[in-house]
Amino acid sequence: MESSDLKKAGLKITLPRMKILEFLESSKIRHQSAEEIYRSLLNDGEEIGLATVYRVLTQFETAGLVERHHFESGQAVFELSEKGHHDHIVCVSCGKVEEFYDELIENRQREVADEKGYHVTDHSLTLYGKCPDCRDS
Amino acid sequence: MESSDLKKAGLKITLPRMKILEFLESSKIRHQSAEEIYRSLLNDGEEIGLATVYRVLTQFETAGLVERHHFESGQAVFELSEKGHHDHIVCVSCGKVEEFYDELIENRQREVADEKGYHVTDHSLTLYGKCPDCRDS
DNA sequence: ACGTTTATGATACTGAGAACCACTATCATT
DNA sequence: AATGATAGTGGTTCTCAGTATCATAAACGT
Repeated sequence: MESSDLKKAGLKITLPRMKILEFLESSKIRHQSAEEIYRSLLNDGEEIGLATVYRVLTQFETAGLVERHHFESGQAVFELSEKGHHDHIVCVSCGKVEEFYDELIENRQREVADEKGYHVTDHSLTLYGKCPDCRDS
Repeated sequence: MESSDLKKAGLKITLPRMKILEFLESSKIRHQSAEEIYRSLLNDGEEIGLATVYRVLTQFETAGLVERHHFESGQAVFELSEKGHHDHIVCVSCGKVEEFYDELIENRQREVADEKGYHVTDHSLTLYGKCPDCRDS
């Protein structure tokens, strides 16, 4: 399952790449930083270098296996791009990340860019707010 | 003009703060990094420290005089918040930044968040693409 | 003008991420 | 299955944006 994903992406099958992919696929947390992924793998008893984690995640991103997001935390977080495109809503209290997709917003973005003569290659939309659980705090 | 802005923001009137505000108000480039602002002030013959530029920009941001944006370049850029809210479209080739405001998108964002039970405090929407001048390159 | 308080700026520090490089693993070929 | 060319690994160093420290200097109420 995993190894075929790697081959499709034109990447050689190596232990670190397998481990990282497996970890991302099995983790309940969808959005994690390179450091967090690294720590988790170490805790799982894997021998892996931080540099490798950064390198592999960048390769995965280039291959389209993974998406990198820059929320306001400063450090990038990565998520498996198994789902289609979506945007994010981040809780400013607890840091929870939810995903959403809105056809109307997507289309309007393209229109706005077209009006200005731009050819959009990418966009990032992130909403920040308090999630239901954090509304009182 | 400028000093009253500072007083309103609850900030003491100091030379560095004046210089930075004046620079931002007179610069034709609306979106600049702390380092760029620092360099420009040095070139203008001002004596100012990089630490002060960072410090003052953060104070300005807190006071609402300035907005900080994290585009994909890695370093933050600052802009005077004289205009109302708006989003950005960034050229991936030349780095040019344009602004836009779309009522439809704004409203829809609020609706999407409401549906999920979030109270939105902020959002960031940035489109990336090629501007008309860079379409061929 | 004076003295307290706050700001400045040179420098050291931090933390995320990339670069380097000697060593190791992968895999096509034999 | 052994080989060797190629690509990957991981420890470490480096870079770069931004922050903390602290001795000095400027701001402003009295």
